[in-house]
Amino acid sequence: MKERPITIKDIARELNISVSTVSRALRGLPDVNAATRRSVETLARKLDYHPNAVALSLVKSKTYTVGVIIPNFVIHFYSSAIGGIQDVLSQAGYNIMICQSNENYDTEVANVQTLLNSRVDGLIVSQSKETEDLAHFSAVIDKGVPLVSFNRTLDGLHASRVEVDDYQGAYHAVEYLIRTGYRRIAHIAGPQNLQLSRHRYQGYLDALNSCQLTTEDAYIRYCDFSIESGRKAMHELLLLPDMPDAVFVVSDYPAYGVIAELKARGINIPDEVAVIGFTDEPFSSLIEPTLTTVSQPTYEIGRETARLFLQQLEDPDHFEPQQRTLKTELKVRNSTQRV
Amino acid sequence: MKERPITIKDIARELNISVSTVSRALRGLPDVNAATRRSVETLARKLDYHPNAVALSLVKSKTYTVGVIIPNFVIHFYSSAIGGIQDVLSQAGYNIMICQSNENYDTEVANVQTLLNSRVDGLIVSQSKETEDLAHFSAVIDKGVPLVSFNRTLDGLHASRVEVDDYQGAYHAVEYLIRTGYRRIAHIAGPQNLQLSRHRYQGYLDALNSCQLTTEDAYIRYCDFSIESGRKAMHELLLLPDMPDAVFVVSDYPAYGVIAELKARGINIPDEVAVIGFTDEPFSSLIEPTLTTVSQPTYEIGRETARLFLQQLEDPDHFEPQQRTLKTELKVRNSTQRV
DNA sequence: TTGTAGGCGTTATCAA
DNA sequence: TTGATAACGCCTACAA
Repeated sequence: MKERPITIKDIARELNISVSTVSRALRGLPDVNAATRRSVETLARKLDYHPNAVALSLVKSKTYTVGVIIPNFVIHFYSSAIGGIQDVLSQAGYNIMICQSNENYDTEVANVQTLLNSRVDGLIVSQSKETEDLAHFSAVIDKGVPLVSFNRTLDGLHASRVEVDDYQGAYHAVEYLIRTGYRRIAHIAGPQNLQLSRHRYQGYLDALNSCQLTTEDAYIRYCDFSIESGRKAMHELLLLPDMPDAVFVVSDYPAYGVIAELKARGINIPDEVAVIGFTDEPFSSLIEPTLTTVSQPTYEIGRETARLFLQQLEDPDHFEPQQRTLKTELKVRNSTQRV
Repeated sequence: MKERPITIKDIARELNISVSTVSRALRGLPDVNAATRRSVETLARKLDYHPNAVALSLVKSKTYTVGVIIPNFVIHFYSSAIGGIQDVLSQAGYNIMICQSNENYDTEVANVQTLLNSRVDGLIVSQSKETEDLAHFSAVIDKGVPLVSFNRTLDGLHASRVEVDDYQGAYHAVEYLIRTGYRRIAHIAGPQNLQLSRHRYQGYLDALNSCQLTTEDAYIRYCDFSIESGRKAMHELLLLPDMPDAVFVVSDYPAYGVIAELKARGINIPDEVAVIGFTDEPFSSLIEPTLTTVSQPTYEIGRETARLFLQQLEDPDHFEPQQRTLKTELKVRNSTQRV
């Protein structure tokens, strides 16, 4: 049933010439008789010959495949970024092999090994929320395999990275809240092992400080990016004697949970409590009230990541780790806009 | 910088034995001296040896990689299904290589070729909305390469497929509308080259007929699964002299557009117009009003697809195309629930 | 312009 | 129990 694909051997035999000639003809190298070339091309087309990429990879020690590790691709941020990665990479002739860590450290470590065994030409990664030890990534770099991280970037490693200005984004968001009249501003922060969480947290703190507003420990809660964890954090905040009048949430998903909790309790958004998220997931403009959020150029993040990656791949000799920081934009919507 | 990975040759040389012995020892074959085996294993671990999957693929004519082609992975349905596919496949030792057709026929054709060149062990696909000619897929089957389709399944091909009962799902949804008291029920249908669109359409028609309700051509509109196209279709329906009092939409995304349009016009949902979608995307329970919809087991669809695929892959001799039809479930929410 | 030989990393076959 | 040798499909010298 399953017939062996056509090889250059088949063509060579049929034409009574050597495989090297066929190889040369097919690759359009000079030094091959025009007539020979034509007959080879004709037969190749007729037999529907396609070069075996596996064999090619073996001789070239290059698979034209790049491994991508992300926490999860049901999150729009990641699927969109991957779209950008894929568009740039496929145009350059590369395929991608995607692994999900499912936010799990052990899975992530296993993913790295799997991809390395497949001899991918390099890795593009966004770490899991659990990951603290980066040894599995630095081992990759030590092997001389190109690696670039995006979004949840790898701090302290000798590798390129693409991120947004989390600090500025957070700062502006909170500053805007203050300007709009909110005073008791809480923060639902992300896992603190992630740089992005720390930066957004710091932006929040500095914005408050710059306006002489005190920061209260009780106003800081943590979540893990899930809707449910955001809802839980909001629930706790509502128990406070002096309830906040605004919440800056580390990401949109938990912000959805915040909105759900507030609505369930009949608390008006934004009159009683304002909410700001981060990322601008598509649903943020559909939810009720529409969510004010710090928008990230997700697709462009992917493209830029891929570009940095290609740059390193194609000129590994003068490689110097680069850091790209893309701009965010505050999208003001109804969750903060008092009417 | 980039050092060559360790090979069995390196191990053989260092130990002064032949590569075949090393190979055997590493694979745990019998007929190898216990002491030899131990020294090989020790050295392999010490050198951090990992077999080159590319070389293995070449000799085995098997890459342990399966190609997946989907329209788009920012749609939750697909990213979730892929999660299921990946979980089942990776447990069986397979990697996946994902391509997006971006709903474009030419891209889809190119994807097939790319994947075939990479010598994937098989294909799992969901066709683009544009695709009418299935020749590129039947060519795959003719080559003896396992192929299974899901969701947007390939009608008429000798291949396994996994779908939900679109007809029943639609029928029940519309029947429910009628039972609830709606009478002028419109349908925003999907591209008619897709079987799923036709089945949902037919379910709609039959449900109306079974209740002696007339079906009016003016009540049938088309969309392409985008939010915008749903909005546009609703806009047209509102122009009718006898506006519908309910709309059954082929999918959730265009249903979001329908809701947006109705809200923009100040038309009450569900009192003036009820809306039902299909799929149950996560947003559907967050949007306001929450969307009544025909829920699909997206993750399970992926798992089942992968299982069917593995079955064929592991026993290609007794392969018979199979068709799995999973159940849907009507999720009643506020977009149809008169209060 | 074309062919031969060797190699990429591994397995399989056969002989020792 | 181990070692040559050929093979997977292709490319790269080098030789003719």
